[in-house]
Amino acid sequence: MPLRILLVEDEQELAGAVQTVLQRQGHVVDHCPDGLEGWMLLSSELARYELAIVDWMLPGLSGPELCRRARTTGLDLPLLLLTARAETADRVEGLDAGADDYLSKPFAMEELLARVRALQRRQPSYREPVLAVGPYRFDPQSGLLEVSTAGGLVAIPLAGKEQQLMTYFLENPVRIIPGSQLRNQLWDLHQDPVSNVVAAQVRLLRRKLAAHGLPSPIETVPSRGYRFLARLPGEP
Amino acid sequence: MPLRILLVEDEQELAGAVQTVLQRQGHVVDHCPDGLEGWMLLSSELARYELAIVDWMLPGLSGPELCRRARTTGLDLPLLLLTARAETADRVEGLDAGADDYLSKPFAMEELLARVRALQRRQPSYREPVLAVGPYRFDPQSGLLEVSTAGGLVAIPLAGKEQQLMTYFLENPVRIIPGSQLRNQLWDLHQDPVSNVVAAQVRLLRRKLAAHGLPSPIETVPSRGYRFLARLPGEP
DNA sequence: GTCACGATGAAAAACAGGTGAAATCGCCTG
DNA sequence: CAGGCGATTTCACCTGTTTTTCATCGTGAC
Repeated sequence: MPLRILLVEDEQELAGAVQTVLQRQGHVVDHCPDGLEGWMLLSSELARYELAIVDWMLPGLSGPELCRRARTTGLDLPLLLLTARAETADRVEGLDAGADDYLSKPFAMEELLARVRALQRRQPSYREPVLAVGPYRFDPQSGLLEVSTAGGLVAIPLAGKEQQLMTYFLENPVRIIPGSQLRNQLWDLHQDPVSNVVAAQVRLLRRKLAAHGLPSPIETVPSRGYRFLARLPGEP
Repeated sequence: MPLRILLVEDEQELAGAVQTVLQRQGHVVDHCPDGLEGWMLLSSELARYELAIVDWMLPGLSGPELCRRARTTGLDLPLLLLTARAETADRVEGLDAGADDYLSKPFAMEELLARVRALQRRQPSYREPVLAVGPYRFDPQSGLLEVSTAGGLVAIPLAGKEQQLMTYFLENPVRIIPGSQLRNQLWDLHQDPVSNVVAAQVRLLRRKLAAHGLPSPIETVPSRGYRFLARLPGEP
């Protein structure tokens, strides 16, 4: 449910408010005040953004222009344009440029959230309600991870970040996932580069499973990353 | 009895008056001055609106067009169109578009209220007179919550918001309800995002039950929301 | 053996939600 | 129209949980 969001908006105050509100919803938000910079972030695929919220008027590169570039490059993510009320007449241009929705300023934060949810739902890639790999089953609705063991079904409630992490693993099982990739996708940039958030969070997840008598399905591949393997209890 | 209402009207003055009058009746009203935005709000399902009052002539998207979209999307809620006297001739178009009723401006507020009441009554989803889950029984008519305990029947009068809250819980028992959802459904947008109205109101409800010697059926699921469970007095 | 990277446990920080008191609101009455 | 009253919201503070940081340790590669 939480999204990886890019916010391109040059009004500091508004941007801060928006970022805060979105983060409070559990989303991971990067903010940048410049159109060109925003475009760089989007196209670099440093993180796989799932939504971009872009102001109409921006230094560097205008919002509609940013949309157009995204579309011609084949980037497939919902785009939400922010326009000042006065620019309402131009909205057609924005939609032409490839925006999926627009919102005219000023707006109530709740309204922004409503749009975000609507776009999220509208996308064809609307996320499957339940993720399952081997004996592991995570239901984002209840936040419960269910593991079927020899002894029966164990249900473990996961906290926010634990859920995001587990979701990522379940979506990419077997594959070796570099720690840096986890950090880019699950945390915002502006991270202290020497932070070991990822390791710490992985540990919390492992420990929580262990506390329920389960072996860890997450293995560390030294210097390459992590790997999720649905191991049965009692294997090497 | 109170409704969740969306008002789409671009004349500031009229909109304000209507909003005030409706709120005075206990309804929860969101206002938005633009047709397209109104449509977004409706379709985003931020809140489950139970009535939309829509002006005929609007920037962004006309009233009838908004109705048509609502109908083709399968949204099932009463729609009340406001038309200037001159447009009266077109009323057929409005009804064709799926409006349930229309009202020509200028109108007396009393008349608006009458229409609202009428639409409310006419809807097939006209609310059940009594809500009951387990030992809890709420009668919206009298505003009394009746709880059957070992010691007999306890009747507790609930205040306005308490009633709405209890109704929502009784309509959605067991399920985990995010606090944000309660706020969107029971309060209007334009809320201070950091307000803790919901927590406060939940507390009042819990406390009122406690004052009558009842255990709280409302449990908090940390960081996910609230859950109504019809627990019997004397359980974990 | 040394280096780099990740693991680890404890502590700190950030955060969500609970709480009582006080302020505010809307309505009713005198 | 003032005062009172109950309902509702706000405020400041408190609590328990989640997340991050910090310092340190272990391990494999070279």
